[in-house]
Amino acid sequence: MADFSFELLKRRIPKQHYCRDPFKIAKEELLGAYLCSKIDGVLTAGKITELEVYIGSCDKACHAYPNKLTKRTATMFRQGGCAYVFFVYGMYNQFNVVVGPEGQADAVLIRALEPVVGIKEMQKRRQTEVLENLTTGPGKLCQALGITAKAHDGVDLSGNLLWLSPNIQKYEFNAVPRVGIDYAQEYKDKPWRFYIKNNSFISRR
DNA sequence: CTGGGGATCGAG
DNA sequence: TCGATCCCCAGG
Repeated sequence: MADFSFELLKRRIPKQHYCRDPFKIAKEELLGAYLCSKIDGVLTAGKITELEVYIGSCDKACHAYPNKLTKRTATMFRQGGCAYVFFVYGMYNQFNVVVGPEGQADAVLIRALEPVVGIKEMQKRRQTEVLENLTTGPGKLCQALGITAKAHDGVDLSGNLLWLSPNIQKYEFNAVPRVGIDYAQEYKDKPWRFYIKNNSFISRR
């Protein structure tokens, strides 16, 4: 946070960076990067503190396993650098960053942010004042930034509607099992959830 | 802990 | 066509 500046949010993570190894992208590029939205002229942004990696070819927790192309999963097969947003549980949206080359259905689910810009607007959208409750969950952060499957699935993340600005330092992180995937058999305990150490903006307490 | 809420997709 | 299930959250 100390290094944050509004100038930074004008930058974009370069497109070619999204085609590297999904785990490298998640840990080195996406942790600490800034997720930004500008909706009806209102800028909101948060620093990514927690995320999970999903691999379409082998990972039983992934919507696209085993490389299953459906209407819903189609965006995951696109070239890295666009958003995969889906609607769940009748009322929530979840935001993922599509990674890897075209044809490879890998994605990084963003699970928590540290609110940075547009906090007033986030409080209004979330109907709460409490900072720690604005963006500490995949459904919450979509609500806070105004992200919906309808409006944002497939959106290019180097554009001006919904985008990612690069991190400006490396963060130490923990690696633990992912949330809510009890059905994924041998993949349910893989430590593919990563979160920044010593940051209080983390999902699930 | 409980239950809401709607899309998804595979079974029949 | 139907319905169990789903990468969740607010409230009690």
